Amino acid sequence: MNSRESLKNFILKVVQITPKDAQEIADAFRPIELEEKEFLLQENQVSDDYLYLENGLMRTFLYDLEGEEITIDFFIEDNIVFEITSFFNRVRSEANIQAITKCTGFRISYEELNTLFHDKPAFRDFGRAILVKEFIASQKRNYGMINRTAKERYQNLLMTKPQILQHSPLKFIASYLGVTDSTLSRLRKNL
Amino acid sequence: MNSRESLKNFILKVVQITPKDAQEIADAFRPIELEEKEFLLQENQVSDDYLYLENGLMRTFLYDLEGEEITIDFFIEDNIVFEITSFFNRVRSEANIQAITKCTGFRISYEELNTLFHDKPAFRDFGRAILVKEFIASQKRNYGMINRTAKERYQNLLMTKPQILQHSPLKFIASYLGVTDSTLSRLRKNL
DNA sequence: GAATCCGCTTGACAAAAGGCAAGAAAATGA
DNA sequence: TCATTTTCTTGCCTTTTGTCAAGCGGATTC
Repeated sequence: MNSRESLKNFILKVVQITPKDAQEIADAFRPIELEEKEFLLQENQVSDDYLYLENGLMRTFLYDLEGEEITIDFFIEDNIVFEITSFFNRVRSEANIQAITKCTGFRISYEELNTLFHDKPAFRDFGRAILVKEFIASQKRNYGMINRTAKERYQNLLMTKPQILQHSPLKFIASYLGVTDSTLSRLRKNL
Repeated sequence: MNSRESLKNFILKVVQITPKDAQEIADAFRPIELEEKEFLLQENQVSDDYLYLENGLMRTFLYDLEGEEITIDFFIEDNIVFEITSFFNRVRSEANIQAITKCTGFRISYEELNTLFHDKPAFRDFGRAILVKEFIASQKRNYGMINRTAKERYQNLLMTKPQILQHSPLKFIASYLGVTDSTLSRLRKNL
């Protein structure tokens, strides 16, 4: 079995496209591996990775005014991972992207992405669909954060991304949920 | 002065493009007016409006599990307004978009947008830039909501969209900030 | 002009979440 | 293995926010 099968299937899930085109797009990606705690992107770099995460768990985080790490989002397998602002606008990133566990996947650069956009019109639809998908996820998260208690937010996270519980330290989850370590620890107790 | 001057300038701000192209794109949009409280989109409709808001204030909202209106976002003048999910994925909208004040602007349909994407490659970049811009705004909002108190969130909203204070009833703002009317009323008092 | 409705404010109390510090448990490393 | 560091839990008390109910003033309506 072709090692890019997972990526090909992901593409076919996202846009209507011929399997041949999907395969050719997938073939343009190159394998990448990240060790636990390795960075895909560090702040002040210009991101040049558009990554399909085949296996593993990642997070994106930044530092707040007090210098504390704030986890902004978790990425689980079978998703596209990249820092939209830095990647598309070619500006220095304010955020970091880090592997929580060992990760494997396939990546292309900004230049390669644009070449693909040009050569494969269907890939443009893919790119747009990913943007729309991520945007919707962000909006849903907004909504979920505002109108729920910390306990409900925690339960919701466990429903949607149960992998996190196994592999992520409590403090990443706490800052993602916008509560202190203590509060999250107490929430866990009442389950 | 051409009545679409504002839209043309908006396009020129967003992407590098010739003024001639920007003008031709702007000319493809058609004027639209909305009275106070009129809806641009109601839930269960498939959105067909990609709107440049030239003047006025709008909001998008939905109903929570208790049937209460939750304001998801405010739109101020000189911005693109549309419901991404419904518009791009051609599915029924869960959200409503409503004019808070009288609004004027220019709109195109989904079909017209795709024709423009085809005829004017530079407009594709515009479309993508708008998506990226909105996505970033959504992420920023996420971040701002999580790690700030209600008071800080309120102050931040007033800094970024002061128009809202003048025209929006308190309850819209309260649900946007994720607090009760009472709490927002008390916050206001302490300023 | 009295009755009604709506938007907003306020008070009294309850619940949710945070701050801080101490300590237990787990991971790391020599 | 033992020592050290990091991660997580817990207790005590404070702050923030919510709930519920009452009240106020302006607009609308009959």
